[in-house]
Amino acid sequence: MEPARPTSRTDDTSESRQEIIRAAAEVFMEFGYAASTIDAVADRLGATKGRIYHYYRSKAELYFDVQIAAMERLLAEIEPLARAEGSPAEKLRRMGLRHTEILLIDSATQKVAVQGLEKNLLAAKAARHVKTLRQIVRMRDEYEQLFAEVIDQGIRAGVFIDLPPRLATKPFFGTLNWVTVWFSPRKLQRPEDLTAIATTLTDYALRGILKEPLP
Amino acid sequence: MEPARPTSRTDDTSESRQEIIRAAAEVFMEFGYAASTIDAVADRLGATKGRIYHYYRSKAELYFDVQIAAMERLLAEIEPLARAEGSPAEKLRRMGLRHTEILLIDSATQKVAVQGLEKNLLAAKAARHVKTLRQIVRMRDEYEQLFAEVIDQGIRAGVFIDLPPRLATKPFFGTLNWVTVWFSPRKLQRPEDLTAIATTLTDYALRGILKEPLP
DNA sequence: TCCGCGACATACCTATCGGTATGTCTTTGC
DNA sequence: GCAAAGACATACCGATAGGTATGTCGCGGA
Repeated sequence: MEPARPTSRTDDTSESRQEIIRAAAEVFMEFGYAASTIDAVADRLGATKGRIYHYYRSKAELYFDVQIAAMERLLAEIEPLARAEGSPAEKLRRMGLRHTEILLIDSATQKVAVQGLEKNLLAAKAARHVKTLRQIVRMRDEYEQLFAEVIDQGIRAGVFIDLPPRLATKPFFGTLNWVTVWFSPRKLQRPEDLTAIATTLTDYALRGILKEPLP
Repeated sequence: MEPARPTSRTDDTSESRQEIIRAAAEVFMEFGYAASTIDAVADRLGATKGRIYHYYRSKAELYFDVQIAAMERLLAEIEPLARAEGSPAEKLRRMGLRHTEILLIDSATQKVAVQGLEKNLLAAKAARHVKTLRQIVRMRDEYEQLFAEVIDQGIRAGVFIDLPPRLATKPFFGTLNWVTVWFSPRKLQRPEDLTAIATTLTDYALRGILKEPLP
């Protein structure tokens, strides 16, 4: 009768929704938000519009759900690492490494989230989605904060370069996130290959932020 | 009668075209390719479609011209620096610094070019624009090559980290290019502020690529 | 067994937007 | 000074795609 669970999605993993999110992520990644059609997402599912509009009320809502799914995974995986024991440099390394691995493994969903495509477009015409938009921004901010805090610890300890933490996160994330731009998932990349790329990038980012090089 | 100068644009600076390119860059940057309308570009010019279609035969052609304009500026400014005298580290620093400054100064046009938005979209439906697309890819490649060569010199000299040059350019550009994602041109940024940001990012990228830190 | 609802498919409506055809005014060459 | 072309504006067409209204089928409960 009505779309199930309008905006709530906490622990709602109705399986069918997950499939839709995954298909939508691939299409959004390939064409961008505006150029992606609901029909294209449905095609990829071997279904029709009806299935999607049964769960989502609009294209924008679907797009937001992809973003939220991506951020939830990042937060769930990185937060424990941020709260773990270890020196700032060690912690930051583990966080950056895992962060990059997730970008590579989950590349469709993450590419959409990381590059924040069409943010402005949506901000323009979606006065109705302000609330969801705020939620996403808050999640992004919270995520960046995890890194900013560890970086702050490193700066205080005198082992990181002297910059405002929030500014220091920019080139750090830039080194890592740029992978979503140049990396294209080839025919069966082995997990080791992905880890190798992630390691190279993380080491690079760490050298940029450390005062003295790694031993 | 017919659109002036279909695809040639060498030294064609008909002033009106330049205005169109600038307006188009702003709109494309704000909304992405697919979500941008020709009418929106015309509005920003205080004109109508007619003016744009007098110079361009399609939206895609206009989009490509923005990309080409951006790459031409980068190539024109960076190539002399790449051919100049100096140690690899010094040269790479000057190149990265100027590169980032251009991204910040010319942010609308460069953001469109750097993020390569909708590349896949165009590749999909634009079998007719293959030639122009190849030209843009070639320019990008040529540009990356300028950096790859200097990096290669540094690697051979033993002062840069040991990586394939083409791979080493990735995190280097990532650090710098990511600025197009997080930087938003506020109300009158002073040139010094932009240079300060560019310097911070370039230093970061250089620490990542150097074996030993700067003296 | 039958009712009802969830989970879709089908058919359809409609606004938007790329592109075109044509008109108008201005400039330039002779 | 006048014809032709350049530089646009105006009016219009047609396809695409977001959204809706409605139908169908299967399953679980009373």
